[in-house]
Amino acid sequence: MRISDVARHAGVSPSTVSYVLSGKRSISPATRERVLASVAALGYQPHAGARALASSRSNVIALMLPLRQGIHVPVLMQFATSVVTSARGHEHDVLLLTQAEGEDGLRRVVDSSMVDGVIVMDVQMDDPRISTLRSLSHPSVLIGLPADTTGLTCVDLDFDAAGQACAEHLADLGHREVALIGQPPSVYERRTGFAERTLTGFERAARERGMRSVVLPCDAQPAAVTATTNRLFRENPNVTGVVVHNEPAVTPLLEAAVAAGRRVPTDLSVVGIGTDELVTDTQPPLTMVSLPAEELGGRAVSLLMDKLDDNEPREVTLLPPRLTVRSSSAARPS
Amino acid sequence: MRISDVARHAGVSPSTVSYVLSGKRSISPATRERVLASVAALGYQPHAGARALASSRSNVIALMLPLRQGIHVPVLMQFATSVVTSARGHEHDVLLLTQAEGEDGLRRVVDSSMVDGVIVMDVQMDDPRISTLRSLSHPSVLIGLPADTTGLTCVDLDFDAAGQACAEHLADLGHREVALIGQPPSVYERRTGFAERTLTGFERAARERGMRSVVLPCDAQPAAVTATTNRLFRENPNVTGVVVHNEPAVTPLLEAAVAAGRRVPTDLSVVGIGTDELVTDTQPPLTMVSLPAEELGGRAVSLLMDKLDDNEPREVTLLPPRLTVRSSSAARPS
DNA sequence: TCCAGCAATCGAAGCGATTCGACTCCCGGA
DNA sequence: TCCGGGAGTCGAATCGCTTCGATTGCTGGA
Repeated sequence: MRISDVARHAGVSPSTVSYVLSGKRSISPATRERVLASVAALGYQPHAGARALASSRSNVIALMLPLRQGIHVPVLMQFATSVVTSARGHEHDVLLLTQAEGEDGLRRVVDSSMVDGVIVMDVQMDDPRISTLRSLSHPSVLIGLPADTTGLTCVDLDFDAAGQACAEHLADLGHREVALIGQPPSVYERRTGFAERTLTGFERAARERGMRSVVLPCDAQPAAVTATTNRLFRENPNVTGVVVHNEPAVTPLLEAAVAAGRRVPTDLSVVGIGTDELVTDTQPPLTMVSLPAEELGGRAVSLLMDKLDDNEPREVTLLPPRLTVRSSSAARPS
Repeated sequence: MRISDVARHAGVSPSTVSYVLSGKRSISPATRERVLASVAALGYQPHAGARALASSRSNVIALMLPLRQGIHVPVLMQFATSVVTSARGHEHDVLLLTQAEGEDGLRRVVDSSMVDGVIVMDVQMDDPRISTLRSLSHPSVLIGLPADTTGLTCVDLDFDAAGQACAEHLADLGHREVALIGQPPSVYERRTGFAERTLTGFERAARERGMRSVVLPCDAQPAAVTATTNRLFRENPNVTGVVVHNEPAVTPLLEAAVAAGRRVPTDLSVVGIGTDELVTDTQPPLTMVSLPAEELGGRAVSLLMDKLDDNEPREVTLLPPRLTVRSSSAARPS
């Protein structure tokens, strides 16, 4: 089943079929209809390889997914499916790369013209892949924000502002001592952007609003969360507001608070940062900054498509955080 | 950077370079070395599209991932990464398709020769994609087991035997009334193979061993698990053994049991079915049948590669369940 | 000595699309 | 009437690789 079969069936030349399909030259309505009918009748699908060879466009993009510990998997999947769905909306498919493939993997798929561009996730402040991305012959978009964005295209939630918004919300409610329950220690150690920026924004806002603040990294296992929570209560008994930047920690933390005799929000205010799904799993419903994974994935794809169309978008796109007040935060107990 | 550049650099013809790279004809060691040195020196990567066009092999496989509710996402990711890693071990890349693409998506990527084969997950007993898979011009492998496997290649854990093993373990411990806490109701409603087969094996073994059994589907939210657990204790107070085939339910269930005054394993034995990671999140360590997601993904890829090499493997590969006894199960309280 | 047969290499013909001129009409203005 | 120019279509070149003979040069057995 080739393009020449379609052409014969429609009584035109192969190039005409090609132009009908690509719309790159004007075709008379009558011919267009006839060709499209033949395409449908024969169930013609252009050969992807031949197309890629002739047009030097594969209509595939690569998505490099992190597989490391400390990454909350459901959020990852939200990103991935959003990227795939958006890409399909732009006539592109998605090739899956793992972080383990690293820089060589990026270079391989790009240099072999297997993909038209690359989306990379889980960016560290000083990510080793960045110099590779800069030297690639095809465009790329980062979901996340490294320290130096020169010559890159990045999209992310403004985690600094998110940390700040959470702290200010607690300050507005009159809290004086607040804590950030963060990501697992390893995430900070490898200087992952979103974790570090949340922390920065949180601490800065706390300082500016005259609150004492403490930060506790926290592993994802319920037992670890319980231990961290109890330690917080023990070592910082006057903390009345907690920001949780760690999705799986929210529920165990709320339970540990109750177990420790602290009622939420009466005795303790809890503010989360994460996907909206969190809310449905939580009692009481969580005051939180939502992480718009779906929108971020879509934006990343759009930006990449812009670059494929030779539009050079701005280097950094930061989505402003939206904090939704629900029932887990309240005024400081007097 | 083309193959002819490499050829010139090495002082041979393009076809010789091709044969060096593919190993399909014998090449003298001296020439091979020289060519490989040129490839390395120039950083040559063959053009994927040209290669696919000429060889009618894309060296890409498609993986169709389910995105439905009721699927435990971390397990999904284990499958996905295992498939990607294994595929790379066979010189293949992985194109990501979502369930939403459905049969049209499968046909599109296959008919356009974008992929050499397909791996499909989350198979239902009577899956609409199956007839499409049978009619495809390229091979496919299912992770999961539909009702009719004629002409297909399937690999899965033997969930029937797993359900049976769990029931028998409880029977061996002297339990008389047992329960299965299962997947969300929607999973059974759409007749997903692994859920249904576990249930069948569990009930059959319970019957054969003279135990009374009850089955409760269960949603994944902690609150729903707690409610289900409490209902179980209320309506079936004599149940002393529980099989949990629902990963996120395990921890809330254990907590609910404690809250209801039942000590595990003294008063209540709990047996799980799921990935080994469960164990690390659990107190006490869980007696369980492990779901070898990694091995299943690897097997699926191997089977697909066999089919690409024109070896027709057996239709059904079921991995035997391995039940590991830990501290969550014990003899029935007397 | 001759030739069969193998190892090593080359040249050229595809693979199935895209795309760039070139060509043919046909229309409207001079 | 003639000509310029746009719309619509076609033919042929091209993309970069694989692969199928064909060729060459040896080696070893008859």
